[in-house]
Amino acid sequence: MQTPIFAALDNDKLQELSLIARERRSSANETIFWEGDPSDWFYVVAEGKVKVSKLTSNGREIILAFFGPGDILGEAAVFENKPYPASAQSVSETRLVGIKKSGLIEFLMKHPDISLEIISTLSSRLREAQSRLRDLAGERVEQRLSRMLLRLSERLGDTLPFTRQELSDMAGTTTETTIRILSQWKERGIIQSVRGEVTIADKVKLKLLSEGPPQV
Amino acid sequence: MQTPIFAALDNDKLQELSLIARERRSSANETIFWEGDPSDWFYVVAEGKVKVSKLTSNGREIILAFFGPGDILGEAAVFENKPYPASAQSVSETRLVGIKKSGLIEFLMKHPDISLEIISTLSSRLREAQSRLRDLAGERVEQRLSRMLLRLSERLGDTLPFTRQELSDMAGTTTETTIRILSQWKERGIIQSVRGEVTIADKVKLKLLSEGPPQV
DNA sequence: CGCCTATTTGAAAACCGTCAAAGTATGTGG
DNA sequence: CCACATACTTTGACGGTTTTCAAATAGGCG
Repeated sequence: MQTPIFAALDNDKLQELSLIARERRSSANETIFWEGDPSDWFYVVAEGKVKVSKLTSNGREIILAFFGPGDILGEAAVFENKPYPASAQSVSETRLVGIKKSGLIEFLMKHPDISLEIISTLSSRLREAQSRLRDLAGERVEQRLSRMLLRLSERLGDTLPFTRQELSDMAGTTTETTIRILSQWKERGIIQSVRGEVTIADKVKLKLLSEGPPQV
Repeated sequence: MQTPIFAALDNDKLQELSLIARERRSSANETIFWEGDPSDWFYVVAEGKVKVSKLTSNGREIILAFFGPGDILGEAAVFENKPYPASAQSVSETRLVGIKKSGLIEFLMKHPDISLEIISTLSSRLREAQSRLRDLAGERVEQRLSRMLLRLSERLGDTLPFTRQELSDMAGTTTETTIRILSQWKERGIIQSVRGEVTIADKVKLKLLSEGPPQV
């Protein structure tokens, strides 16, 4: 989801932004904010990788998204005067640009093109969330996993840097189930994998799987 | 989700909008657009009730949302140059205001306050979608159903005009399972129900259920 | 009254989560 | 450089929740 929201900014605008922005750094596995925290800041990822997640009632983690450079973070909270709806943690060494809520709104009133960029990003995320909703509500684990991998590969290429644990948390299943399915796929030559990494070897077969059980 | 996006409009703006807008009417159970249709129009619901849904690979319907007067429709498509990501059907007699994609963007460039309204609406929907994702990925059917009912009651009051079928499609389960759980709740005095309608009778107990299994 | 849709109940089976235990990379400190 | 700790991966067995299939009942509308 490389969405360089502020790519369109010329130097004047950057200058203007710098007045209301502040840099924040965080090392690997540090929490940027918790679900429920008051939400004064809106962030743009400058460098690194951030995981956004929620917890279930019995303590399992559900990963909503991974964000990288150019992605925005904390928008839902800032535009609604509500606490952050999810937690964010840096996965690797990360550099963020933080913008105060109030300043951001003023800035956007003056720069409608940036607003449109944000609308576009939010639309895209909403679309993705809805697609995942459909999957979680109606598909089997095997299909959910295959769709997940395919969706991830659109953005990240065929080699996906995630552990089974993370894949499970994204697909809404358990590590054991994920391992069982991936093992099967490895035998069938659909994927390859090393520790902490899965590589899609046969995208065609994976697509077939994602479309449902062998109807017939 | 009564979000009167265009409530802030004064007469001048309304006049301006009327140049790029067109009214569209549709009677009950008519399709407004299908998932995958090219998306030239953005809609605001003026009157009636609209159901937005997606189909699973084995033909089950997943209801993403019901929209009423003031709600916007088709935004994800219009701001992204992609086909509609879900289908929309009128549930009752409905009146819509349709706005052409191109015209809308121009309009928003001139009225940044409306853009902010839209951002706020999208944020709120994204928040809801993510919360549902969490539920679907990590909670039992009983908890999903109770959360669903509670969420719906925030917007619609304690009497919810939905069939078991629709509730199932929203909670991502089957009609039979929903019936079994609701029957249980009825016995326990948590809800009442008549054909096509469920009334929450004991919100406190329902909230307890939504928070997970009786820990301990 | 008759038809269509919504609701209900039962029984069997499938899918997947849970628990337990062991094997295997990776990195750290001695 | 080795030993150890840690995190990731793997496998097996069991059980529970939920789906599936089948059939019956009940409510509402023409």
